Amino acid sequence: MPEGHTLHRLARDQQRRFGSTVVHASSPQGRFTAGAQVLDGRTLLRAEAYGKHLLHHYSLDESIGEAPTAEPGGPILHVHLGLYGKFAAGSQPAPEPRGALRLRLSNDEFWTDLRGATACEIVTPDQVDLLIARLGPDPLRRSADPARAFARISRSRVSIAALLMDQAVLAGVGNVYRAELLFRHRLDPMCPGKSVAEQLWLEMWSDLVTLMRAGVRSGRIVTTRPEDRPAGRVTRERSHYVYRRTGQPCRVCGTAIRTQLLVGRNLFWCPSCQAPA
DNA sequence: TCTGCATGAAAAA
DNA sequence: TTTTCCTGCAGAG
Repeated sequence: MPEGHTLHRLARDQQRRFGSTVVHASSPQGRFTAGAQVLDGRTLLRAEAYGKHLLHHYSLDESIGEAPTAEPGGPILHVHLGLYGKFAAGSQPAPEPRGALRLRLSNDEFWTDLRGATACEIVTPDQVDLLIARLGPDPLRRSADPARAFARISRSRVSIAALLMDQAVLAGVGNVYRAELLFRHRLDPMCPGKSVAEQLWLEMWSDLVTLMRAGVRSGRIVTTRPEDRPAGRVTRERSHYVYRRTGQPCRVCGTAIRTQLLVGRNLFWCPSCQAPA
């Protein structure tokens, strides 16, 4: 599920497998041929994630006359998975390319395939700056400032449920973390941002940092506390309080979980635990 | 095996 | 507001 934790996990894995190595790039599908040609033969200097965006910083290629500058100004690959995008990965030898394979990256040891992404493009450092400037703080980045998000939230009449999904307010949170975070703090999804107290917001942020870091480690979103879920294996269903549990009893109070379309996305909540103030 | 739904965001209309 | 990207999963049968 590509919420922020997925992208940070991918960045970490790709850094491990391809960082500081010369990378071969191709676009068997043909939709990214020109971009792949730009990257082919360069060294991956750094892979990082910002919210749901993945960035690869590549080396300058002096063999074609690119001169080192004060800035580390090699080409940058920008990927946004969107709803369907997916990376597959493995050790060499790589499988025969099949289907709509937008981008394949490989080195002597590993390969990784990108399909279905919303964005897969070469960008400049200036474009990266613009991208980051339009994103709110990302709980998975150390330098992130929760006050920057609160400045937006505390001024807004928009519902907290909508604000949490707005990448300009907060980067990396998607529909699952949104629903689960609201439940964990017993917050009415429809309450306006300006009614959220600063102390509560800071607690929510801190919780998000913990939950999302665990998500990076495990590769999945688990928000239920052990005491609130049935014993045994933590299946996907058991890992959430409200997400995709419409009509089922709340794990805390037993009330039927409700769902409603909000800004084009399904919102899940417990009308009792998260009753309006 | 088939069908519907799903994590997101940008472009098109 | 609708369409696009076009994958993978779960549940039904």
